[in-house]
Amino acid sequence: MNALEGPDGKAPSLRELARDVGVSPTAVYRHFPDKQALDKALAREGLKLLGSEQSAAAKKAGGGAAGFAETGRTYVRFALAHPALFRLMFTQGRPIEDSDVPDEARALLIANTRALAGNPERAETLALQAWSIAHGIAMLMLDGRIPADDSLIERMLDTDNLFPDQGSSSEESP
Amino acid sequence: MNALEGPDGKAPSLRELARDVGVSPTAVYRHFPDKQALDKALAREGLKLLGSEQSAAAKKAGGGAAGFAETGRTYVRFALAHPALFRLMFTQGRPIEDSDVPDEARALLIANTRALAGNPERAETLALQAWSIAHGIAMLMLDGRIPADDSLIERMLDTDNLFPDQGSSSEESP
DNA sequence: AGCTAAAGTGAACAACGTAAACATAGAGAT
DNA sequence: ATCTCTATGTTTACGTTGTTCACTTTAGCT
Repeated sequence: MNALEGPDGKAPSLRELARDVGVSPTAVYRHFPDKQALDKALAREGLKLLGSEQSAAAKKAGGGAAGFAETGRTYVRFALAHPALFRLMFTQGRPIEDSDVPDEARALLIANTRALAGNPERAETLALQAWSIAHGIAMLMLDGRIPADDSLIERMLDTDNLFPDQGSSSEESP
Repeated sequence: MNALEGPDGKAPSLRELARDVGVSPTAVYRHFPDKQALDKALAREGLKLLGSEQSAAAKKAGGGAAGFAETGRTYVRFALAHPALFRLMFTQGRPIEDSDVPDEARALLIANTRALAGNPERAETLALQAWSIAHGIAMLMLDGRIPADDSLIERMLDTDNLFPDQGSSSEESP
């Protein structure tokens, strides 16, 4: 994991990863057919970690719209905390097959948007929009286009602000 | 430009670019200090092109909220049309300095959000949110996480849907 | 023509992903 | 205890990449 940490956000080389583990570069090929497969495996770990962090955050925020907003903020914070890993998770040549991904994150997203939007088609659009905003913020911050400021994350991912018609803070106190 | 086109979305190597121009790899170093500088120059070209396409699209749509929505769709379509170039434009090690960028796109974005939101602070947040959505959609589609479907772009970047409080379609027929 | 500055060249280096041939260690069966 | 098979490792080597260095070529000016 060493080569994947650090704030540099640079993609780790196969040889560097092998060095970290204390093994020759070609030994990797006993376990993975090629570098892309290695990356895929690492990406899967990352997705699992992100998913668990997100559901923990949602739970802590008490679920509902507030919890939904927290999953978004957690997404962005995760990207900033693990730049290289985050890039690896999404910048793969071809997407990870659905079956490969224990996608806690996606399930959470769908459940949340179903709850927020009445109409199921609207819910799907809402899900993709929510994902896109979080992903866009994450990417723009990683690439230095937008200040990687925690308060900015807060402000941009404010559900009351973003989806004012979907009724959010009102459901906590019925 | 040859190595930057094509649907593969792969980053072009310095040597490949040199080959395309019909020159030895080291000749490049007479014009750019290193590969990053070359990339930066190409990125600048890309940003200029994107900006002009966006303002053309906004004009054709008749300006206003409809024009704003079009700039977003144009952003995403540009990314899909020039995957490698688009990645180059944003995935640079360090961001392009503001002074370097003749940022027609950014100016357009700010003007548009100023017009949509009354409050200037709200306008800035709105601008960043709009950019993030468009960028997120573009990235997720480029990475195959979301179907690169034109009608989906349309649906996700529908301002009436996205920012219902900011009053959009009503200003066309006063 | 001759000088100078700009632009291009080829050879070489370290690092990368990967392939091929060979080595070793441990488990199970005899 | 030995033999054998399989899993895992190593060394060496190839082609590609970004980059440096020492040269050569080209173009423009006087």
